[in-house]
Amino acid sequence: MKKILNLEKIPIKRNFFYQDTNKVAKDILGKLLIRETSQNMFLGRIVETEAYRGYDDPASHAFRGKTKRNEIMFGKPGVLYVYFTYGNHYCLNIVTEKKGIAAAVLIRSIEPIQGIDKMKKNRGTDDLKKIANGPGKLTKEFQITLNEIGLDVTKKSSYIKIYETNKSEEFKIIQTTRIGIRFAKEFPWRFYIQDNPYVSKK
DNA sequence: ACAGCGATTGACT
DNA sequence: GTCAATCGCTGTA
Repeated sequence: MKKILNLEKIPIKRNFFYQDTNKVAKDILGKLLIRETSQNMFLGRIVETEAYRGYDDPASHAFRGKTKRNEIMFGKPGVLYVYFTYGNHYCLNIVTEKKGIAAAVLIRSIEPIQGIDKMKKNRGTDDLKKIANGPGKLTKEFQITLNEIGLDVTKKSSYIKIYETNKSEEFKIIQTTRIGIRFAKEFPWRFYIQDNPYVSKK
């Protein structure tokens, strides 16, 4: 017996990603991340993010200027920036701010909503709370690798998209410091939904 | 060419 | 709480 899900999905406009990266990181909480192909459908609610800005943020990959890896951060807002780290994990970001300005929002945690059986398989666990409560976990669950770099989440034809929904419950947002960085540890550029059980860390 | 290390995770004490 | 895994990117030469 499966519960019928009837979330309203409202396409997001590119304008949203032109804004300041911290505003995008905050306002994207509660929105829906979806991967939809003929094979699979994964749907989750974004519950934890971090902002990274190349121009004033020593923790950003783009702080020292453009390189082959980070050049997509300088490009069009609303497209995916994915990087590989620690020899093991991929991390998913969405580019923000206008072209020429390097900035992106790291999606750290997702609350699984739909496609959960396959999500569990991808992650090798039945524990719902551990499926996507971390940046490396959610990319494994959503099967996101470097192949997804440059996908435009505002485009209809894209198989990874962001939707707004008016069915989201009310929530409070906590703003705090980012995780796992060496520089700019004191910048309060991490955001998460208060008391949400799918957030990676309090 | 090469040394150092990372926007992490999972296993272990 | 601690720590190893693992490899591509980056800065320096």
